[in-house]
Amino acid sequence: MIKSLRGTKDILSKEIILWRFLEDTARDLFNIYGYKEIRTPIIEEAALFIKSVGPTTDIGQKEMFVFKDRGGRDIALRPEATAGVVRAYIENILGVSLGLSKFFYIGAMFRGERPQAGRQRQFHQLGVEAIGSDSPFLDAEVIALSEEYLKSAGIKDYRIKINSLGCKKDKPNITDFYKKELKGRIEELCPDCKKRIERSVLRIFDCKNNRCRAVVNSLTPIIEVICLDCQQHYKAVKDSLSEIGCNFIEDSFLARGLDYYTRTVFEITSDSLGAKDAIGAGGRYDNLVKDLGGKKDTPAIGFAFGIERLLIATDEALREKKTTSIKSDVFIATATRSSYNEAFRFLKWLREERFVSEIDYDGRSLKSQMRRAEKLGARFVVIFGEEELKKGRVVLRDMQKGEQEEVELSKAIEKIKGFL
RNA sequence: GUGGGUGUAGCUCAGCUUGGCUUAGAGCACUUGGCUGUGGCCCAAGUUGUCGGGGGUUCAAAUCCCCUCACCCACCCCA
Repeated sequence: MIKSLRGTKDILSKEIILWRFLEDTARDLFNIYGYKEIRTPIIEEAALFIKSVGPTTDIGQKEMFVFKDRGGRDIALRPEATAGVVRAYIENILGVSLGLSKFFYIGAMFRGERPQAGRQRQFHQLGVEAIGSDSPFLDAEVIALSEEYLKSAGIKDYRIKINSLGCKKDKPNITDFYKKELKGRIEELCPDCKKRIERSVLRIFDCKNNRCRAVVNSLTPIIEVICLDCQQHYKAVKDSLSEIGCNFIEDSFLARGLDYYTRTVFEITSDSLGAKDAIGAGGRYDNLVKDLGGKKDTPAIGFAFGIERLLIATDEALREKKTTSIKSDVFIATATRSSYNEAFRFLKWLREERFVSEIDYDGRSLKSQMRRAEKLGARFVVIFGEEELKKGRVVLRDMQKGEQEEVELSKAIEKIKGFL
């Protein structure tokens, strides 16, 4: 038997209701904030992601699904959305027609990781990208929007952590600074972190090892290492966030994993996911547009939420409410095979009147048809019986009240309308 | 990629330690009937399994051994 690939999942109709709720909530809210939906291809040239995400990151190195097309080009399934959106922005010269361009997207991403709770190979993200301004107010808007979304989506117990990673010039200084600091205390670090000093110092900041954490907490905060401009920018972001009442926490050692991030970065965690897992994250990427071939400096910022992770974090009550399937209005039961033609014609009328209606196709006993009607949650059952049909009538049963009456077939729909 | 756990009916699981009392079970679900044309409760009967897959040990394996696959959890990494 062929089964779904490792790390992929069927999303069944029961869960779809909750999915659509999260998606619709995003569409509505993002529209209000002026973000327009964009849909970019799932496949792109692999080089796009290697350039954007960084050739030394795990994503760039081993987690991407890459294959060769017939022309021998390296094609990748997108591991994240920002690179594609930026590519589309450049390629369609959207900066010229729109100026500051605000996009949102919802879609599937792919990473060849080993699956576990809240982590799949095909997973889904929804997020926004605002391209074309370095204003700290835009940072504040984007962060506030992410909080607003969490509220609208009924996510509780979230934490928004923010920090600044400095600009392009600051980045080498930061790594040099911490490399030097940590080399001096290398013996206090766990074996993994010892290796990380050369490979990716900043990763040490989110090591879970207690001793490593103690070392990290005693280090100079990143914001004290970055340039004055960036410090002021960061302060302006915080001031603006406080002004609009956004609940954020400063995390001096928050460092994101993707290479393109500059200046403001943030991460949203939820207690319902356990200690580490983030449900969403984002930040500035002031150099990415140019690095991907844009003509001029185009600062930008965005965020993304993992839909599967949002799902885990959704409130229990909400989840129950949103996973009950849509109920039928009317179920048609036939007492005899001979009444099927009449019944089908009636079913079609019902549906033309936009009633959610069903019928039994397999000639089961009336009892089992009634059971099915019950299971579908039908408010009414219209029973086509031989005797009644001779008089041009049917039995209309109100399942809620447990009462029924004989009515003329032609009047049955009017009757039902009166109740629904 | 590394470590741990689990795989028995559609679902949740018992049985596995101490191989044969299981011709593989229970509950739920499903179908049918009790109500010869009527749901939700109740009662009864019935259907459903390559005991994840392959190999081995044995007179005999769901039960023991080896390999493999899948899922889950943690690490790694990330949304």
